[in-house]
Amino acid sequence: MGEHRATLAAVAARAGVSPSTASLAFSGSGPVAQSTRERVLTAARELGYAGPDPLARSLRRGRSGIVGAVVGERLLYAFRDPVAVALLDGIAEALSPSGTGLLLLSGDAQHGSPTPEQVSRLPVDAVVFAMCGRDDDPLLDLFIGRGVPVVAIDGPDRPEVTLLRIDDYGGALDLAKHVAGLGHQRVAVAALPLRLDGRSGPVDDARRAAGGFADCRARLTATEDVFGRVPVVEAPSNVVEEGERAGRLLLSAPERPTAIVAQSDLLAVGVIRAAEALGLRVPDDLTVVGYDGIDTPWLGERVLTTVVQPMAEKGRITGRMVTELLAGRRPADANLPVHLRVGTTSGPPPA
Amino acid sequence: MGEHRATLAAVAARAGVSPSTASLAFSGSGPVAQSTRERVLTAARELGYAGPDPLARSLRRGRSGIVGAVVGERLLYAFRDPVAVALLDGIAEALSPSGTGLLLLSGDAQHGSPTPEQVSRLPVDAVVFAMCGRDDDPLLDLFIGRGVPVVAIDGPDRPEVTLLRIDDYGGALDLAKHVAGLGHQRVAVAALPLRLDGRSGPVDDARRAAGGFADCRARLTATEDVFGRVPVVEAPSNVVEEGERAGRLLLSAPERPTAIVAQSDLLAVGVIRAAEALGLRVPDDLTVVGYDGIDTPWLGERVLTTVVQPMAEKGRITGRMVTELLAGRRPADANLPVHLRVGTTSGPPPA
DNA sequence: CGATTCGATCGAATCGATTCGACCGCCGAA
DNA sequence: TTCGGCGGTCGAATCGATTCGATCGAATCG
Repeated sequence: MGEHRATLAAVAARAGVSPSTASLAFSGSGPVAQSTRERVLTAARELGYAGPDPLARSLRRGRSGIVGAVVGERLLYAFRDPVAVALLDGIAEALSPSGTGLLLLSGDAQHGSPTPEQVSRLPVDAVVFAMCGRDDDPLLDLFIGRGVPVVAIDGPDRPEVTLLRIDDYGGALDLAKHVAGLGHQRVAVAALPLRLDGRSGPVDDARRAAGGFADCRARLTATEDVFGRVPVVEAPSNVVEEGERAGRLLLSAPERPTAIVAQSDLLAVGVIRAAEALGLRVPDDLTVVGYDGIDTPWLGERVLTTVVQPMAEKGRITGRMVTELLAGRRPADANLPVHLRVGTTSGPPPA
Repeated sequence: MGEHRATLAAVAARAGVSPSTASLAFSGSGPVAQSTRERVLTAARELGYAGPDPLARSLRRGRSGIVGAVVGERLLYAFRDPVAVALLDGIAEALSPSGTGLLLLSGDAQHGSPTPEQVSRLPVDAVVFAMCGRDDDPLLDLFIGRGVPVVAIDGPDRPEVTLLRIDDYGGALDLAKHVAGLGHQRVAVAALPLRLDGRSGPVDDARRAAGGFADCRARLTATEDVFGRVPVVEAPSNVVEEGERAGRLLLSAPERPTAIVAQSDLLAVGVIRAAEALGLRVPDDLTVVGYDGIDTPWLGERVLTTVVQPMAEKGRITGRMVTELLAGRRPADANLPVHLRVGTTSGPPPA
């Protein structure tokens, strides 16, 4: 371990050629005589040289071959979210052919976590903001300041970033109209986190006014454009358990809602659980709708009424956008359509 | 975009100091007069310089600040596996304080994927083989050849790698004894993939002899040390659906087993589904046991009989091992204990 | 047979920062 | 008064490869 690793120069010396020739022999770019190449390769083997140092290579080429993906506060939460997983998978898939790696960056967080400055010092060729769409994310400023190309998914809207959106408002509007069309009037919302500060529970005016994730806000606006002001309970993270807690809270209100609009499928599953724990049947006693269109194995035969968004494609398109940016081109922003899927968890309100 | 980004040298020139002083002003190591530092920082702001180039910094320091995590064939599969997710989360958590990033490397795969050579050219300071424990993984050779420190979880056993294991054999043995103690004699196994080649179905002698993942083999050996040779059906990946397929296959055998030992909890859930689809009740008509000890929300009130392994801790210990290796020390291999958890999915065989 | 290419190889500059050793005042201690 | 030490700054070497332009011999062509 102590001994220094062989360098290209050492290999070249041993093979009796210049470093430049040795480099060509390895990279394959440029003409090298068959015999020379073999001599170099032999020398390399003898010295235990495994190829050019990635660090030096990166510096010279100006690329590290790594793309960063900013995923919320903690990996665990990101991985529990099927939407995020599908996204990351799509990105990785699109990036794979070029040998580009995906680096997970956990965003702004609390104790023990790296500071945004530390994070922005990692050698990435581009960054994807996968799921933390606050316009004022400090990481965003740092990367933009560094001149690192940024793609944002449903995320911070800035002139410098390439944006990929889904039609959050439109989807939520279709959904709300569907629920309204069934005859519901007392509706409540189980909301995604407005920001990652761990807060949960009823959303008051101050909280509403305080900004937050774009997707969450767009969906809420659409719902209230149909039903007017409705009670909203915010979940601190997008997991089933928090949906259940939010559901319990909403269902214990004096005027129980006849329909609950959950802002994600995971929350919807939680709400359904909460309802069943209270002895309510879905959809007979309570209509529950979600958002995203993920697989919901928890629901058995039932099919969740929800808005389906093209998750995997979102990831792939993101990957392609990154590829474009790395090639020095600036792709246009994109806006993907969503569609309403009417399942078996929505029905008319009880008589 | 086209214009070159400012360099530290440019900043230094503008501030009227030498590059070395400017460097010290940024890194904070070494004494710099307050006034000088401010002059440098001002010059930097004026030139839009956001701090030292990570690539150059990496080369000089000999570190990229990135640790690679090799996760099976495709990200999607890794993320669907709660064990893997808990692991990665633990690793990230342990690595976080030092600002080290986690780079996902999808292992040896098929079309479109990067070649192992490409992958091994990424600038990583260390690599964790999180879940693909084949001794002959080509990536492993490449990284070892490069002198990159490697930590393997339940993985390839090589003198160069630091190993973190759980007591796979012991746990599986306890489990098998439990099942045997209940009186079962006709037992079958739903196995994890022996290798990532997409094969599935009954495991024949050739396949048994062909090596494969260490954890899978150890668990199988323990089971057969108790019950003798048993029928084995291999799942091509560790997901519920494949467990269900394997379950259907095992349960359609002429001599139906009274107990099925699944090599993971996800597979066990699938087997239970298959059983219920056939009208069998668990555990009255069929005993099903798993491995891992993950949360199984799919099972409702039931508790899976399984072997619980300390997943999150595994991740954290891995992270600490990596930290040690980066500090130039060589930590000792570790072997974590597991324990049997008797739930409600195992019982005596039907009369 | 001389001019022109083309293939193979080499030299040297470059990527952008870090860091070791040297240097220079200046202050306090002997 | 002089020397040791320290805060502050600078020069220059270094990290390890890539790449552009130049060179040189041999083969091709007119």
